[in-house]
Amino acid sequence: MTSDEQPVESAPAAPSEPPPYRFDPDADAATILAEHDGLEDGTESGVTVTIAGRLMLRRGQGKLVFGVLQDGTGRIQLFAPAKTTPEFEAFGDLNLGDWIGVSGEVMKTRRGEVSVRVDSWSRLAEWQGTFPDKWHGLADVDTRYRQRYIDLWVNEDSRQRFVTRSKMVSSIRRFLDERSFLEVETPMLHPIPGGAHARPFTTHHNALDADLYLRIAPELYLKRLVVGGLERVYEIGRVFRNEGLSTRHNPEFTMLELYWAYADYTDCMVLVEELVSGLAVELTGSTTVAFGDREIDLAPPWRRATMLELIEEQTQLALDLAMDRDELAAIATDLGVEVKQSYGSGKLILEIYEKTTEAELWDPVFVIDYPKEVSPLSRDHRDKPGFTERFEAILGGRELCNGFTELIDPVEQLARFEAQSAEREAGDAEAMPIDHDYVRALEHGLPPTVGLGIGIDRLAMLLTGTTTIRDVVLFPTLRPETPATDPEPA
RNA sequence: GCGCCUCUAGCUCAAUUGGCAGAGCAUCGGACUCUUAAUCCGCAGGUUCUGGGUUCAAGUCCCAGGGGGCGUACCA
Repeated sequence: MTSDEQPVESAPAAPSEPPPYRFDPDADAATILAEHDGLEDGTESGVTVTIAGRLMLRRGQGKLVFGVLQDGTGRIQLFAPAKTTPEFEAFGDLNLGDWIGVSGEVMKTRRGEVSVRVDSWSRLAEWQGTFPDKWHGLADVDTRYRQRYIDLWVNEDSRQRFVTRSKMVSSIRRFLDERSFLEVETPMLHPIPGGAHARPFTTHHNALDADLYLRIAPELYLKRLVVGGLERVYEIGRVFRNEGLSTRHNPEFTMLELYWAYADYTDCMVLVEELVSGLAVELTGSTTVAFGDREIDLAPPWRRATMLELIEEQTQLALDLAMDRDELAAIATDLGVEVKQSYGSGKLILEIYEKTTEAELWDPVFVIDYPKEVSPLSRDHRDKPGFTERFEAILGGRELCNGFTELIDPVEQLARFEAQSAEREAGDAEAMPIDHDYVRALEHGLPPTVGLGIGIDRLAMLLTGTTTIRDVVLFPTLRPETPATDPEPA
């Protein structure tokens, strides 16, 4: 790296004092620009401000230096004449990227740009090495992800995406809090991984001498809390799945799960519509969001359609659970699905749906009524045998959320777990193991409840028009730069 | 895991058919009191990802490895 080649003595000599221990900005770039827009060209405002940020550009002009300072709100020009700027030489020697604090009078240059005259200044931190191209910025994606702190300064749209994501999360909390949902925290270390169909990361607790798993979903703990009388709960937190990476998958990602007693999946779909369209209006000003090279209209109500209806629309194939299993398997094979012996009719229908239909669904649609075979935690459909009251919202061909009226019968739940366990024995590493403790909780009574899981990262992608998850995760999972060395346990 | 693409100065990118490795910005030195990606003059900056091979000659072609991207598989 360049830091090796930059001996300390080459750094600007002054200001000679070490950086201050604290600094008190009383203004920011955006506010100053807004408040002094009406100032006449070439005049001073009489207002003195103190600001801090990084020096992003510098234009030397002999006995006058212009700088551009960027803070969290934007950029503002610094005006530094040799006559009045303390340690003028040193100011001109600052590295691009250095953090500086500046106090001075707000003024407007003769050319009409609101600026802060540098009446006093100090360097708060140094940027060692050279700064990325001031015009082209930083394009190398590896560097952008590994050294996100550079990306955030140099690529304004990147910074803006993360600000939007953060606002989105706090807005979700407000939305749920207003509806009397209680935010809780449940374990991330699970003795039995459950609540989703995924491979877990495994770890070990030394004192307990027990293997534990990083959670793949908080679902089963949150429903235990509903059993405990917390009638509306939610958790926003990281979950971990030991699976491949892609533009839509990061091994650790953020999930919102909520559980709502006395409500069913029709209630929950309304909640999702309100939440997502409301966020769009709040964060983008419109219910229409750009995604890829197309737009998605998020205005409710969203279409509801059963999985079978959607398959038929897409393929003209009228499928049904009652069909002969081998016939379904033949259709699936024709469509290019890799059919396994263990697949029943329900699993085959899901596979056919995912192969042919899901990616084609652009406008928001709630896909409802999933086969029981692939929904081990969902309650049987009240009218349609073999199906469950489950929905997923699909937007832009991607799954945004998954929810269902919860299975509350402990006997049935145990039977579903046992079926999962059989699949596990048959080689499906993602099938759920039996969680007897969860069954025990159900034996104490889970009231009629609906549950929902929303991928926060994917929601952020949707609302920022981003097509890769790595652009909405601050530090996406990457291959380690140096071979990992096992830390010695103490 | 598989397939395709890619890797050149700190950053962004060139380099014709295999024929002397270049530019802009940044850095460094100099000029300049109203610039806006300031401008002008100058200096310096390279294991062309790594290792092998073909060739009179390799950034360019071939093989192996590494990093990255995309697609695919996996991810109900």
